[in-house]
Amino acid sequence: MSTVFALFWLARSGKMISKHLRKRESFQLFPRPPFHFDATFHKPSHFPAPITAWEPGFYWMTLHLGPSICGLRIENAGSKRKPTLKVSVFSDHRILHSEVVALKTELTWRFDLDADLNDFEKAALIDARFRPVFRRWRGTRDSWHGTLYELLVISVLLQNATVRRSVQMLQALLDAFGKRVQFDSKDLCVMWEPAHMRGVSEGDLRALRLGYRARFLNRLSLDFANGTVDEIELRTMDLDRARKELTKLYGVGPETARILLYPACHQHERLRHVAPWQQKIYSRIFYEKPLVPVPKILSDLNKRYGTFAGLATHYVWEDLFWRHQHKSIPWLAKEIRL
DNA sequence: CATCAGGGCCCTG
DNA sequence: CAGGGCCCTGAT
Repeated sequence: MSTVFALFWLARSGKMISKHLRKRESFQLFPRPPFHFDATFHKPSHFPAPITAWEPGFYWMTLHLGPSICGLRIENAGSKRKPTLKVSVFSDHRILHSEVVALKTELTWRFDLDADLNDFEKAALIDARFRPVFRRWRGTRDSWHGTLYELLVISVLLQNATVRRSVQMLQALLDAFGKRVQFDSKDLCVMWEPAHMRGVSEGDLRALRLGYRARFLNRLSLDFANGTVDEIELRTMDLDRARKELTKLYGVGPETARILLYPACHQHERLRHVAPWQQKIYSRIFYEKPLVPVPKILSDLNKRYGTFAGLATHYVWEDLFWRHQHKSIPWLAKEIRL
């Protein structure tokens, strides 16, 4: 392999610049029990992005902390009675006390550590059929490690594409606009911030083979950079209001709004929308039939689980993917179509 | 080789 | 409010 080609390849795969971060700080967080560490941090149904890493009892992620970037290692350091997270902060500079406070608040929000699951437990445990599932994953939160913008990027890449293509598009974007960091023996990417996309045209994005999503990403990034979207304010809205606000965004329809909503608001709610591929999977797991009409699925699940329907289906859904990850489920493999 | 659909959404009539 | 068109890819 020629050097020039090697360099080109390294640059293409984003391996060129990798910043090393040192451990600077650590603190603890105390999730409200019950708490399930692994299922809260690791979502088997999500496609793997080189931004986070997981092993049983450990989770690594990168994020922007003010103007700088940092890496986190989160360890399961508690007991059933007193769930505890030990968080280590890796950075290229000293971490201020105010930054620790901000991190605590943000992590508590993103992973919904204060969630009160009592009413959900009551509803879930009288469900004879899925009780084992709810029991197995007891204490799991529906969560997303990143910002609203970051999830929006992912969901736009998912639109009308197979997972493989979504992965390719994300990799191309990370190579072009992300950064690489090494910390705690992990080598991960940090996503770009919306403002970094100011000088990037729709054509530039098309060159990365985003197709028509290039326009969405371009406009969405500008909206976020210009403060058109206020993530913090969205968190305080009720779900209907938040859904309405999100759907106003260019490129955000019912399905993308659904993906964003829980991380945006962390309120438990009924199901409102089932996408075609979810319809197939729900039909299989809840009815053992190939295709049940969406209105029936919605009314049945909402009747059964009430305002916790969103969370209940999350448990059943991730349980399915978890089992699939350990022992391939052929019909599911076919639906996912990597 | 051509055709098609895929974890949607926008725009038009 | 239904339906065509959109970028690209891998499957058929």
